[in-house]
This record gives sequence, structure tokens and C-alpha cells, in this order.
Amino acid sequence: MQYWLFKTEPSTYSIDDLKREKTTEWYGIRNYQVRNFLRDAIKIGDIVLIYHSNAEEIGVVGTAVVASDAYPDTEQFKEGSKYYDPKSKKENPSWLSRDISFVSQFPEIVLLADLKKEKTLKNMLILRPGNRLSITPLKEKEFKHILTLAQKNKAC
DNA sequence: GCCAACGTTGGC
DNA sequence: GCCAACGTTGGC
Repeated sequence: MQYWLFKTEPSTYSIDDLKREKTTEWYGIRNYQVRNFLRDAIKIGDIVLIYHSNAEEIGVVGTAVVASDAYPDTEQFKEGSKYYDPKSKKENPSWLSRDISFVSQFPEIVLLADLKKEKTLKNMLILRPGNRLSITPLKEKEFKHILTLAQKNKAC
């Protein structure tokens, strides 16, 4: 079992959208390192934290589970799509997607500002300045710690 | 293959 | 809206 953090801009796709759709194609990955995570490292059944970036409230908002193997990103072939890539050929697609399924939405967002206060999380990749990967691996310890923070919020 | 210019990400 | 950090592009 592995843990991952998936970033999304809620104005584009939020935890609410995922909750409504239940399962979605996680498309639009246009970074080779992240593409390789999707292809090689990520497995069906891995647990995902959903993170809202570039938003009024930045932080972790819920959990999901990886629900498919990697397959060609459907947007890369759609002319006019923001994610259209004319260099990508159907017989050798550049970009991959996986499906993820909604698991839970936290009662309250766990804010980035609060994550930064936690010693346990100080090595978490998302907190590293300049980190721009939209998917990052999480240690089990980090994942569980964030769940604990989410539970604490509920108690307040 | 180097590297400057440019574009994008993402927190503030 | 600003800007630092970083990836990508393209001329040489």
C-alpha cells in the first residue's frame, strides 16, 4: 500500500466535483516525472490525498483511491482542449491518466499553514519550496498524521 | 550539449 | 497581481 498527494486547482476540479462524480479520469499531467509515477509507481488501491492549490483556502481536503491502471490521457488528442498535445501520437501517446475514486471529504480543510507547523511533516515534498510536481509520494507516517489533523478539526 | 529566454506553477 | 522557482524550448 502506497500513499500519494494529488494537487488540483479547485476552480478547475475540486473535491466536490470528485464527490459528485465518484470516479474520474485524472488527466492533464504534463510533467515527465509525474507521468512516470502514474505509469510505474502508482498502483490500483493506492491511497490518495486530494490537495487544493491556487485557491482561497489551500490545503488537504479529502481522500481517494487509485481505481485503474495507467491509460492514454484522453485530452491529449482533443484539438482545442487546454491539454491538447499535437506532438503526441495515438500509437505512442506521450501522456497518461489513471482513474481515481472518491473515498472521503474532510469535515474541514487541513490548511497548508497548519501542515507547515507540524514537525512530522517537515520533509513532506509538498512543503519543499519550489516543488511543482502535481503528484508526490507520501510516507505512511505523513498520511496518517494528516488524517489525525483532519479528525482534530472535526472535534473543534 | 550548453544555456538564455520564456512560460507555468503556486504561495502570498 | 507579484514574483521566485523550476521545466521546457530553441539557437548556436
